Amino acid sequence: MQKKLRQFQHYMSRSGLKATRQRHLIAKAFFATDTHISAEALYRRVSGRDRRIGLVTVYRTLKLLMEAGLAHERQFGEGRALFEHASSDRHHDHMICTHCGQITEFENCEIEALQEQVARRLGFTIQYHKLELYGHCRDCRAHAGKGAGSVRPMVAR
Amino acid sequence: MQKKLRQFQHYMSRSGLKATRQRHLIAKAFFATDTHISAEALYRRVSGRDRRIGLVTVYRTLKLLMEAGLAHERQFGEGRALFEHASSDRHHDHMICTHCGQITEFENCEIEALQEQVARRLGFTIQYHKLELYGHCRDCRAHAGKGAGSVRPMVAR
DNA sequence: ATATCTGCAAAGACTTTGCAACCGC
DNA sequence: GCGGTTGCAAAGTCTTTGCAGATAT
Repeated sequence: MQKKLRQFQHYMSRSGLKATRQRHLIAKAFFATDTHISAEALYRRVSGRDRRIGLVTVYRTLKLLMEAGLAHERQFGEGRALFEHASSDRHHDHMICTHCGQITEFENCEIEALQEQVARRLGFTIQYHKLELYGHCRDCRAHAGKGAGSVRPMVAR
Repeated sequence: MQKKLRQFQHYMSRSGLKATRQRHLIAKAFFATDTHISAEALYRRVSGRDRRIGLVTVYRTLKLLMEAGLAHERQFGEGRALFEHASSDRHHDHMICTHCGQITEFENCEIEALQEQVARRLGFTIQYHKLELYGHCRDCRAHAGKGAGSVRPMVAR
């Protein structure tokens, strides 16, 4: 995380951008996250530390982090974007629990190979892909099935 | 398509809904589509036939079509929803051309099997999934590569 | 006849932009 | 001090909702 912060600082100085208090706090809060977070949720976190920071600046800093290659934006089809670290350069896909909202990352070479195969067969060249599995995670499996659907997500988003 | 229209009419009468001129026109225009269409684009089409129809009614009718099980909503991460026929009950995935916007459907059992395998390994139960391959379709492949990115999509969305 | 529909305008959710004050460098 | 930044408010995009007048059954 210190490393990421330093990378961000390098990116800023390299690009003639200023290392402001806000940017530092937002980036720090973002790197302290270990899951996917929305702009709003990140704003709430930094807001706890410094009430003077605006949501707009969070959006702008997240965009900066993306330009620096340190963050990625994900759309899980819920209307708002979630941001994740661009930690490993490895591509990965997601499993999203429809009950608690937990997001797990995974990767599978065989699936990727099959995707290439399908694409080739249809004359298509893949630039990137998106694979999302929605369902119940291990923890929610027990409680689900009976009366699921009426239960609310337990995570703050 | 006539069959789908009839199904929609059955759904409406069964549910005590009224078969209005607008609903008929919108459903007809929707079933006449053979690809994915946005509410806005569908609105433009019916607007051509009857200027008195409002965009709001298109949204409402699309929602009705979904309730009737005749349409599905898709989010390809571009901010707006695209709607497709719920033609075959078969699940399928999508290949989206980032150049011309063309969307091709495909299905692959091996990939689905591998998804199940990955999920099982992580204690996850899949309810549904989403697999999207983005890249260049056969037609755009030739023009892409050199100077791509500056080219605009050729399809109306 | 009357309960449902429509279309307009307005609201809502999320994100971006305009602008005057502000602050790193 | 200058030019990039911030935060507010306002605008923008896509979609939904409130409401009075219109319409299918």
